[in-house]
Amino acid sequence: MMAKKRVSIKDIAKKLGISITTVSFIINGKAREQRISEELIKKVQDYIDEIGYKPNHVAQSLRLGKSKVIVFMAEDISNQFFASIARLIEEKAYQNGYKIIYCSTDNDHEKAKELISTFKMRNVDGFIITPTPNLEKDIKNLLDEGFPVVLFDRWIPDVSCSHVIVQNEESAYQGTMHLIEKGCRNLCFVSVMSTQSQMIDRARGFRKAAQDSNVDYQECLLKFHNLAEIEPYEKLLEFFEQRPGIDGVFFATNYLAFEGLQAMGVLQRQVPEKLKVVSFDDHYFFNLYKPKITAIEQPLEMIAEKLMETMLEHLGELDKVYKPVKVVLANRLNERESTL
Amino acid sequence: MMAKKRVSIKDIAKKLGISITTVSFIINGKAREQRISEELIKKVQDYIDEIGYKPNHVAQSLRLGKSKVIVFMAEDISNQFFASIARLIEEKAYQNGYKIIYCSTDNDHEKAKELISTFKMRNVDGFIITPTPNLEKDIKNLLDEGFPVVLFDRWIPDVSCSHVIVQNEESAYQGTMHLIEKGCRNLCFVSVMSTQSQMIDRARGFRKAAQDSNVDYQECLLKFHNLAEIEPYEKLLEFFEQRPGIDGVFFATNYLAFEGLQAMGVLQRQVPEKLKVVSFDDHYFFNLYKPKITAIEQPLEMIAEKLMETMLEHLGELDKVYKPVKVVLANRLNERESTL
DNA sequence: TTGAAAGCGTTACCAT
DNA sequence: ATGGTAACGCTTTCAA
Repeated sequence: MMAKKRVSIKDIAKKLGISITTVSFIINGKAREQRISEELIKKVQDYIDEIGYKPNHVAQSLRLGKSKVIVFMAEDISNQFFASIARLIEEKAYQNGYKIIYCSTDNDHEKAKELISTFKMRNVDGFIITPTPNLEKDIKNLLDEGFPVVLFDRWIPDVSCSHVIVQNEESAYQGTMHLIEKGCRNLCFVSVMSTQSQMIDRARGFRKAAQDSNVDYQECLLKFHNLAEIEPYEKLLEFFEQRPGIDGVFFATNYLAFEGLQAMGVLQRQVPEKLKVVSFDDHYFFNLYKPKITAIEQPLEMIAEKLMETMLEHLGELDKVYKPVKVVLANRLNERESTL
Repeated sequence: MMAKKRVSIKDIAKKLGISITTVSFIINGKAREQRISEELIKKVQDYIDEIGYKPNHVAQSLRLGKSKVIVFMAEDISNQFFASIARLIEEKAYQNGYKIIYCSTDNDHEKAKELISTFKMRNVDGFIITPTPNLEKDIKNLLDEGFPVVLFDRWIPDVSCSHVIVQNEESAYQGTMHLIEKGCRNLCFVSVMSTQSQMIDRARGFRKAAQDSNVDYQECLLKFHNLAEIEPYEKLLEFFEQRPGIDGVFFATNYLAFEGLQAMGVLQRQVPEKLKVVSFDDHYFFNLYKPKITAIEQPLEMIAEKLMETMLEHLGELDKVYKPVKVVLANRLNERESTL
């Protein structure tokens, strides 16, 4: 009924009448190296299989100072983008013997700071982080202490840290150009007020395209989403109601697009006839929506792959000072009905 | 530059010229109990604050046999439902000093089995699991070994294990009745082939409602979603094309509804005029879709709350044999345009 | 009121 | 070829 005490390496040694050391060597594949006799190896291995012995990772972690755990600090793990990345990362982590602990920062510096300090005392081996504002110093500290850190989604200009991001400016430029090519002459960029690098880059790409093409444009910046806040939907409704001339909208993120599209519906602004739409961050539902929404798709699998590849590389170079790896991936513009 | 060695309790003791024990007592709030002098307490605490000492959780875990880690085994962490639960659980776990490791089983028994065994050797304190088929024995083992286990989304009839689920049968019954009340006389239930309790219960509720009302019905069961598989969309297209008489569809899950709705669009079956639709598992996009889709909403916050409440309760009773807690929560039918 | 020391399960150095 | 043992950082019993 009650937990049968787990067998330890000591029990095995006692049972087989040999020393702990020998068992340890055999378990860790150092038997040959130590010239332990084949028959003893076999005997120990058979016994281990028989009783189903599994080494205690906590003890290993204490001894080795490594835990085989990576922490994944997303802005919000329930967000589809982060959840998808989490899933893909999980796969690769497990394949390499690593587990993943997750947490959500809510883009809150204090919370992120606290989480980092919590995980340090758990001997986590590495950090994958979507940095919040003002996290520069904490990231720098982690790096100085020798922790592998890989940032993603956004990065921090002032700190030389590995990161995996996408071509935000380039793709925003391309998406905006697409609107212009389709005939839009009065553009609007909808985004959140934010100092996050990816948002700034997207805005820059938009502006550049509009300016390069000599097209009128304006920007609608919403407060960062916060449950206490008024719905973006309300704001967008008001904004567009007062600006009937707008004929092309670039949404900086899919969440805003969904809210905005609802507003367009209510305002009877037919898409794409009266107003064309492009959104950053493609989504399953952009394909279902009527009309289907043109969107910029981030290469999720590639992001996850590069994240883990970089992390594993750094993990392999523990105690050495590793060179930061900076990956910038291309996106894809999926043209659909909203820009016909 | 390189990792300044982390201070341990030993360093503190040495620095202050007292024993490790004393420091430990003070850190763990047992100073009063041990009648340690106020001034010494203050001295130690001040020093700890000054150097920012944080105890090593791995060492604590090894010593105490508890890790303050809960593992969250979902079917697929990138699925919106599981991701949302993950987020809510995270919140409560962290509030109580627990961290969460996640993993996805893909509903694969072998994978789940392996994951369980992996986590046992990490001293995880508890398991929150969406059980895969054939996992009865493994759950039972966990229970026998004294691990707190809470199942959710579905449960296992043969094992007396705590679980948090929703009223699947009742809500499916209610949703089906809703279709019938709105005039449907030729119903169809779309689901996946599955032995999962929640799917079976939903089917049962559907059937019962149809039979109680003496209404024709049929069922369309798709192979369990698998990337190698043909798209549910194709199957549904074919299925409904051959059955023009169907005037009411109950989708067992939102994923199927989205695929089915696309098929309806192509087949020109106007919703709700020609065919009414209800889906299990409400979704943000059911509100955005045109027409808005009537759906049964699971109480996510409540599920998460009950999950953690139950888990924490069990964690408090470690080493005692705890009574399984069985929670069944009510859902809400959100009536929308698809059943007008 | 404080300290010494055992012990949690491992690994790895040093003997033999 | 194999074994003894210190060490990882902490908690807690027992002794002083």
